[in-house]
Amino acid sequence: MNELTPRQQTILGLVVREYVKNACPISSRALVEYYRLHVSTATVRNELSLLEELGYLSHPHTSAGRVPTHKGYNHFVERLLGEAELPLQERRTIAHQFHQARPDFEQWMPLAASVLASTTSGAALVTTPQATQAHYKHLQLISTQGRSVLLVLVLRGGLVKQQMLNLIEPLNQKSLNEASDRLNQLCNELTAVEIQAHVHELPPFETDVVNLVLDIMQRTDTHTAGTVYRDGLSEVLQQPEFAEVDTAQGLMRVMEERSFLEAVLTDALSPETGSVRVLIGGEGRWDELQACSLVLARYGVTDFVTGALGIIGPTRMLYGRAISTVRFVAELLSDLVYDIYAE
Amino acid sequence: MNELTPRQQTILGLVVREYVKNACPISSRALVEYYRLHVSTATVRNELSLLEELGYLSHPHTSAGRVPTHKGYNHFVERLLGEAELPLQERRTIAHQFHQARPDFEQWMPLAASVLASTTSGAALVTTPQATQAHYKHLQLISTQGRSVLLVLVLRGGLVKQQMLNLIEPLNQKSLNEASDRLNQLCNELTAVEIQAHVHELPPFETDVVNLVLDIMQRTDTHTAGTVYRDGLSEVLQQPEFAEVDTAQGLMRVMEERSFLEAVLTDALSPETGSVRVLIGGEGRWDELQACSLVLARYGVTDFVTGALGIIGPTRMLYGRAISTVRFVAELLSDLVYDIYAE
DNA sequence: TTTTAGCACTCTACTAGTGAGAGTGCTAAA
DNA sequence: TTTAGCACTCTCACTAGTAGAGTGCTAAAA
Repeated sequence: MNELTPRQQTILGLVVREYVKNACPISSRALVEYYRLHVSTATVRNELSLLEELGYLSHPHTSAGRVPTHKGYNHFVERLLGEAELPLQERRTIAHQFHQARPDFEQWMPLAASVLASTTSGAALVTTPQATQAHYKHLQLISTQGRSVLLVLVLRGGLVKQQMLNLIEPLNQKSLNEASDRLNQLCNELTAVEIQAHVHELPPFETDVVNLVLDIMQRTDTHTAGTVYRDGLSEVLQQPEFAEVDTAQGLMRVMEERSFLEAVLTDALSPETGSVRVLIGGEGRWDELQACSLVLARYGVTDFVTGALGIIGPTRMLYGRAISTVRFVAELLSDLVYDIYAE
Repeated sequence: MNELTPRQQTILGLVVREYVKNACPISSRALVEYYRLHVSTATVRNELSLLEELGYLSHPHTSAGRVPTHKGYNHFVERLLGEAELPLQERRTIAHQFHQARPDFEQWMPLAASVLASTTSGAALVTTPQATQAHYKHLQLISTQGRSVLLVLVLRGGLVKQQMLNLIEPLNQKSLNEASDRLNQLCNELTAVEIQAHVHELPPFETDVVNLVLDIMQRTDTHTAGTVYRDGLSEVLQQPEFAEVDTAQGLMRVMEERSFLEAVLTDALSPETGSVRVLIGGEGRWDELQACSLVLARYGVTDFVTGALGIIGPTRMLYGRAISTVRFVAELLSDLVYDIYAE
């Protein structure tokens, strides 16, 4: 695989930037005129056809200008795009919004989605942070009526899970409190596996409860994404590439089909927080995403509680801005997670 | 306003049904041929142009067949559509799915959305049930680290709210438990207003906590919709009327913009549960919904805990099926709410 | 060897025109 | 009140023709 000459790099970069701006194929003349290259259109044409041969550009038809291919975008993102940060002013505004909000995730999640969507004009996705390994923190059994009991389980990291259970015979709140207290003493800060070891020590009723608790904890361990917050879908669908409904399909599936999103997230994102991952045109693995790019990051505290966030838009996307925004919001949320959950 | 003759009613009904089926304008000949009306096409034409004059039908252009107007759909839904129920077989399947699921709302909500979407081929919306008036049920303060405390508040109806708070000086879990216990005794089953009356009796720390609790409860009282579960958006966008992206805008806004959905819900739905409301073409109040119809219902226990659910699709919608599905699912959820929350 | 000017060639997008077909609206008779 | 008949209108699909944009190639210049 030959390296591109500096001039080819420049031209490829210009084609990508120009195409991202205007959504229409770029001619050799446009490049020379707008960017004052000190060569003729013919020279540029030669370079363009070379770049096309190498697979970085393509041609909608014989007499049209050039359009970047997925490979072209990829090269652009990996090699030509500097590591710019979001302007200070915007970072301040965003941070301010987060500090204004009440300090809890039900406020932060939709805010993060809305910030991502409006800053990048993409569709935003944010998943709630999930404990990588659930640790028991506190249990409360609350009698609601007759034999119905509400079980509220708090996990380390402040994640609250609830579930109804029906008793065979009624118990009053006092006995429920006692049972809760005993279990809280026994299980404090333990993981599901560690609790398992203690189960045999317990009287029947508490065994039942603990089994339910273990069930919930195991479900939490295996379940990657919690609630998914979305924003900006309607704006992004206005982009010209989604005028054809078929093209919008992939976008819609990621945004709507939970299982599809999870597949993409687990496949694309490493468990470490911090780095931003760019996925262009589905990378050959997801045909539905041909026309889309995703910019994703994991946030939170690695190996402890993490969530994912990112945006999705047309491949013709302002990658620089998208990447810096996603990185910034991920870092911001990581800090917030850390402040609240660290031990 | 004159009544329509029985024959006009029949013809209007046929036009609606036929148009819903095929999405293309209906000619006089088609009506006579497919439905064996014992009159000539000319007679049908006369009736059609009369129905058009009265505003029930319209004409895309001179030499095209007829298409129902919003008024036409409205008349159809209110006068011509029988009160059919969903077939027993389908009702069974749906009920079965609900009874299979774990008995809690985090399972039921997405299930309801998915059932609504797949049965009606519309886009489904389901909001979590919200207590009309929040009643205190149980409080738990859980120390997480240093001066950070997680407050978990359970309301009547099993709604769990959580919030972080920072203490001025650290307290250990034991003191937190004692405070929780005292407050639980004092506030059990009370509303925000009733609790307010007791605030002066409390020591400073507990006053702070109670104020936070009151804050949460009041927020719950005023906040109409909780989480909104969605499903089927991508399928419904495949319908021919949404090929034009502009047309899809209204649909997208209802599905995505929380505030817009809430506006529509509060405006269209009375607080009573049970009845199904059909909203065709935005009823002149929402221009964005020109091309859409909504079928909505409130579920739960009136004046106690209620949520809303419904579907949205093109005006060209199988109203009979949509209405019976929405009604059935609303009743099903109401029963489930009742079983769990009733006192 | 690289760059450039010049020009033929290709393809799209737009416009106009045409004819078939669908469906109506009207009129006058049943 | 219903119907047959027919003129009229409008869409849709097809064909042609044209202007313009942009390339690809060739041969000369640097």
